[in-house]
Amino acid sequence: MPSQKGAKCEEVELRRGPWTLEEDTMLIHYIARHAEGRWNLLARCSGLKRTGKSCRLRWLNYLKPDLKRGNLSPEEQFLILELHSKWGNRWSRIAQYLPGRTDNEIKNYWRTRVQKQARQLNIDANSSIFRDAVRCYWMPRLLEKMSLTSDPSGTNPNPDPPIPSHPQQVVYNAGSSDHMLSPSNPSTTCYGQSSNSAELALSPNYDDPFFTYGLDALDPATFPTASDCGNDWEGLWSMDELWQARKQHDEEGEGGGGIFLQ
DNA sequence: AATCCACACAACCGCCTTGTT
DNA sequence: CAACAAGGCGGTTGTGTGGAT
Repeated sequence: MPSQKGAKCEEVELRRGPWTLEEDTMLIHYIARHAEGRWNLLARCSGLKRTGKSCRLRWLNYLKPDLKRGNLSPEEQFLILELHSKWGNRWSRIAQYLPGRTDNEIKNYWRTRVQKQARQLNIDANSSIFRDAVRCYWMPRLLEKMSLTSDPSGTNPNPDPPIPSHPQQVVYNAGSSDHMLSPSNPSTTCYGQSSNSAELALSPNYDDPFFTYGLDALDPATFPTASDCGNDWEGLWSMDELWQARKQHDEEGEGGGGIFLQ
């Protein structure tokens, strides 16, 4: 049994598994005194029988004070879908655009919600078909939901979660007829109107630092409303619709147009 | 009431990158 | 320049929980 005395330089039996309240407290207090970073040193000196990696993960994913808890807002979900379509599984990079959310949280969201949909459709989540389905159905639904949750009438049963304010902020003009997002400041994500909506209808302009979508060309009115959906994922995406859409896509062939734009 | 199952999320693992000596 | 350590990242696994049967 190694003694606690001089544990700095000794091998200690490392703990694994869920963190206890006591461990959390120790970690919080140590970081309050010494700041975060130098995780291996922290692990040795704090008295925690954890690896530096484990301490870092616990702090970043759970204990850090500015973390948001609770469900992702439609705005956040929209951003995740958008950024993932651009960057793929670059979770930490995506997380930079969702203040208070961790890469782990976003990764879990993607795996449990988004990949599940792909699995159920028998589609590869990274396939173009699935990406198009996300753009054609899922994202408009989120936009719709975003407009509902910002309903000024106050009839919305789910009050708005805080909108990300840094480094980017999504602003949705709920009252506008063209269903576009507009910038309110230089760091705002802009889903603006395209001069060539046919071309940009479903294609992000990746040259734009805030990658503009021509969402005006996507008329949410043509999609069933959220309330029309069954008990599918958050009422945003009906499996029947997607099967129908996929069938249509298959029948018309890869270059045949239809709802899945190439 | 018991069991099963799916889901959400916390935590771990291994690899890669970066910084330091 | 090489070797090493630390940190970061993405993939994967383990576990608690709630709903369905």
